[in-house]
Amino acid sequence: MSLRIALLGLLEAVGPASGYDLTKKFEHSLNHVWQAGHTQIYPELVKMAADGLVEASSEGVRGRKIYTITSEGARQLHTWLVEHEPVFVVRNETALQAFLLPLLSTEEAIAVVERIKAGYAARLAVLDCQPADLGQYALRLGLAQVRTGLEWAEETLAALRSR
Amino acid sequence: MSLRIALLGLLEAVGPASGYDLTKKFEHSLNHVWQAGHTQIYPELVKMAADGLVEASSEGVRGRKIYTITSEGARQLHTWLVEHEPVFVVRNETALQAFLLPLLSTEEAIAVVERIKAGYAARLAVLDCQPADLGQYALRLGLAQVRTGLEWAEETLAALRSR
DNA sequence: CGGTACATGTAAGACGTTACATGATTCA
DNA sequence: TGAATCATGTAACGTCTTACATGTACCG
Repeated sequence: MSLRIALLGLLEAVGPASGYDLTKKFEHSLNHVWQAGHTQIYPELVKMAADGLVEASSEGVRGRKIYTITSEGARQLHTWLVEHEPVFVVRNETALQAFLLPLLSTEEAIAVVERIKAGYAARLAVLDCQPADLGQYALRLGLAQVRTGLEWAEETLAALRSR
Repeated sequence: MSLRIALLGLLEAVGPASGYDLTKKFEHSLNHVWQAGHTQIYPELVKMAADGLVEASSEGVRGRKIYTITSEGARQLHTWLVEHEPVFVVRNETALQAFLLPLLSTEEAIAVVERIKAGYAARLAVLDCQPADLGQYALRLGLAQVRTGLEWAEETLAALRSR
């Protein structure tokens, strides 16, 4: 469902696009929100066309297919955006590592948290030089979450070191 | 992989347990880190036993089966905890909603962010009365992330209202 | 004796990843 | 002409959800 919404949202926001274009959008502007590769996107667009949510133009240069959102697609997107209830399904490998830190020695735990900290820092660097055109609100949320992770790593290192 | 790690970690931390016990742990102490229901946990334990990571005792009362982590299981758990590289795969429906907020009218966007804010507040209430025995570090991280989400909602509401 | 919690499972389908496969265009 | 990028797809496999299915023990 969410993949559909993301694709509809991009088509609504940036206008008609190919599967290839949409894949690039996922890599660059949507990557801190949702992830999908072309092997998931191409078949989904075909199904969405079958369901009347998008329309495919005839093939252009290099077999390029341009998809356009339909009014039914726009309607379903709007309904989802306005009515979707927030669900908190968390599946976070880093948090799992953090959960199990007490099973490690202090030295091992410090090394692990150092690595996590470096990961958050790298992530922050990526988000910091991200254009804030569409998705400005989500980018702020993403930045805040990553900074929180970085702070957690610093506090946890301090706690482990004073043990 | 991560489901295995979570199960091995619980068995290592709390000692031998049944699939039912582990399912309850997922519901109560691991729910802000990883999620899995009994329909995923029972078959996974069978596979893990086949792979020599856990051992099942003969059946107890009410068909209860107690699993114990093996030394090979403990070894693989330790290796993962120490060597796992952080990956940032984000698939966050709330962030997707936030990403697409600009497609809504100000009134609609405010209503959506109010709902998200209430969701974060409810989540915070759940985490706040969570025992911090095992998983103390992850709980701190979870709490910090939820508070950050709540702050983001408040700032975003302020920005939308002054528009 | 009836409801709740205990306790385990299977199966279908949706969703996501990785590997494989193909061909066109552009630019150095 | 060779490499990079554009552009699309399939198939196998793994993970996760939902629905179905069954039976035991305890407590009021």
